[in-house]
Amino acid sequence: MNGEDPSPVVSRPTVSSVALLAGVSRQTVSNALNNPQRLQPDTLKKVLATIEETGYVRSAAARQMRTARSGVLAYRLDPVRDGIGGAVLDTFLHALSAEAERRDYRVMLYTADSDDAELRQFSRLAQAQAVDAFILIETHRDDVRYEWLVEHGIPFSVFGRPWSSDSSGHAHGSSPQPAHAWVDVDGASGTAQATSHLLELGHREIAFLGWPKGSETGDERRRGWAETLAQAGVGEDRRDSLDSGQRDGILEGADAARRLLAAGATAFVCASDSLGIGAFSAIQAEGGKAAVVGFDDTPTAAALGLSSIRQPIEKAVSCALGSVFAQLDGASGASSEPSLLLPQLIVRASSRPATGSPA
Amino acid sequence: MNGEDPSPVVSRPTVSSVALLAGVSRQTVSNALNNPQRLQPDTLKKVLATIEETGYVRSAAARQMRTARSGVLAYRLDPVRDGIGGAVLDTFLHALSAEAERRDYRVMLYTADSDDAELRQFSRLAQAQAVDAFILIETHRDDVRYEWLVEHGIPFSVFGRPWSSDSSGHAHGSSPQPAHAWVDVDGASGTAQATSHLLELGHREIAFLGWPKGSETGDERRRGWAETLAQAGVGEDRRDSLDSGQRDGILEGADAARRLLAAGATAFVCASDSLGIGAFSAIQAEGGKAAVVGFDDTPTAAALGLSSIRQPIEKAVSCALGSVFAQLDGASGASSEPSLLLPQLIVRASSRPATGSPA
DNA sequence: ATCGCTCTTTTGATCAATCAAATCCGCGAA
DNA sequence: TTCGCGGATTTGATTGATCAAAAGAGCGAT
Repeated sequence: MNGEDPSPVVSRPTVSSVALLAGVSRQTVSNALNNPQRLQPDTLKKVLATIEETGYVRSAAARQMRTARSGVLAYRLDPVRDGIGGAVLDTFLHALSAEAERRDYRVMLYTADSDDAELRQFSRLAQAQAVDAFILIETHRDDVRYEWLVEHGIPFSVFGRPWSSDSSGHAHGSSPQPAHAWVDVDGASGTAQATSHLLELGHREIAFLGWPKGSETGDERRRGWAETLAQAGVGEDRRDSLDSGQRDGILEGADAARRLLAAGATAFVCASDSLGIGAFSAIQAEGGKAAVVGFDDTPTAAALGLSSIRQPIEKAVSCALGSVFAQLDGASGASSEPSLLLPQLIVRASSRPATGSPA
Repeated sequence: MNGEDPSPVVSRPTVSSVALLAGVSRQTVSNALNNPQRLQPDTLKKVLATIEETGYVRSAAARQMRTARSGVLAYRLDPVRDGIGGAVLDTFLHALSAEAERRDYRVMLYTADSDDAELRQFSRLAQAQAVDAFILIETHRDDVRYEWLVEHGIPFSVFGRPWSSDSSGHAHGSSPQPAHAWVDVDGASGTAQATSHLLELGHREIAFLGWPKGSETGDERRRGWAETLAQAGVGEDRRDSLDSGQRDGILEGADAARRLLAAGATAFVCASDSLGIGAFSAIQAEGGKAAVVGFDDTPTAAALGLSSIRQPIEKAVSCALGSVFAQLDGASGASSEPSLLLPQLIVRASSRPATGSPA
């Protein structure tokens, strides 16, 4: 175990040192990695063998310097939020990192506590060519970030709709503001699926545990429920009495569920798994058999047997990256097709007849 | 708004272009940023002004190439775990990112689903000089990662104890295996603080809601509770009947709490906030006034008024980075003092006499 | 036998910064 | 007046990989 020779400061292998060993020129080594089809099979094999043997890995810096590509995407990491609610973003980040790796890219984090600070980060990171593109989330009204990035010609993609303050508003004289690239999940479709599912199970008194009105995401989820119920002939008055908007949280969900159960609700569509878990446990505690569907399909929901609506995070990530890479590869403009993905209802015990199923 | 001239492919400013503008040499520009004290105040001011004006930012790649430093730390991002439990790691990651930025460093993510895959990542990232050091978490018995990194001379620091399989075991003939750098939080101290606090409030029947035996972290937290109770004169039999070990989770915590309340418990020390929140809500539901202390001080606990034990994450991050930077700055060996940090009990409504406080 | 064509491989130059060593400059001492 | 000295500034060289263009090799057609 000690014969090789410990470590006489063996300098890292380089294209040149590998080339020397393989008896070819440096460019041939470079080609073996970047344009293998240019080499004769024999040569390629020989070079690759030498690379393997020396454990050579291209220097990120040198490569980056010549190609003006860092192979890095930037993502803003926000401070921790309420436990379960943040799980979706955790999932997103993990999927982003994994998918980026698959494409030989990496994700680098940055933080910022204000839009202004974030713009400064944009400029630092992009100017230093430390990152090639940004992945944005947590969109809000009048987001200044898109405009800045577009103006500076920095590729980016957004998870979340632009929620633009004005889609037809004061034309600025400038170009018709081409929509930037974004991906989002159609929350209304999710709650609509859940509501239909509960209707099919025979429920009529389907309540909605949502968040206080005013949040885009929350209101959209409420809309899916409301519209579906309306189509099923449930009037607005009835709906209003089945509509609860409280802070997100397990205990909040349990409280609201108890209240609505007393008011006659037999099923619940929820804006989050936190609320869903709360409702589910309240129902179980009372020995009732009302049905519940949560939102986001967190691991906890899966573990408890709570039906939930799964956002296609992997697909969202893949869309976002697709758009970013299209921008990087020069196909400017045409590539950025916004896409609204459909979530999927995962049915579990919490919304299945407890006793034998009706075939 | 349109007079300047749109963008005639203004190439990014470089040291040379800035130097030209400022009427100095490129090295002087470089010095202005890296060794300002070498320049005459006037020159410095002039150069900095030009830098400001041109918006010049050093190219990360070129810098990295010459200095053999990337200014990047690597951190493994794991798949999402159960909601609230993961909050500590979220906090850790955010703190890590923020603290790294403060020191002009960045955090880059990678993924790996096995130790083997992780070693491959180590070698890729380090060989390419894409990262300068690794920050490890989630230690486990017989972790092969430390050894690999030490052997390859790659700086790293660990959040979590080495939990070495043998601290006195078979000496390998090689050097006395100098402990690597690590930081961790003393979980036993946390539960001990909680238990003492509850004893002071007059409780005697203090139960422990922990995880199944076998996890290092969990067992350690149990130990703090058990030892403190033992010192207070609570016998082993009594303790055993107050010791509950179930899966982590809010509902699990509620169930266990109900069971132990029935058995006479008047207070709860918990291994996590999930368990704590569950217990707290079960107590409230029954109108009781048993006291509860959670663990990890998650935002949810704070919102609910649950007393909890806060891990000094910021300090842990700062220790870990301190160690890593010491390694990077050549001070090899002496720098890596392992440190065991003390958590802090945060007292909230859940463990305070409901009625008027005594003094 | 030579030219021209394609396919493979090699050489020269470059990316943007920093290190190392060489100049420059002013000033007091010989 | 000249030399020496120390601090400020500049020049030369280098880092590792890649692009662009040149050189070499093989082969059929003139």
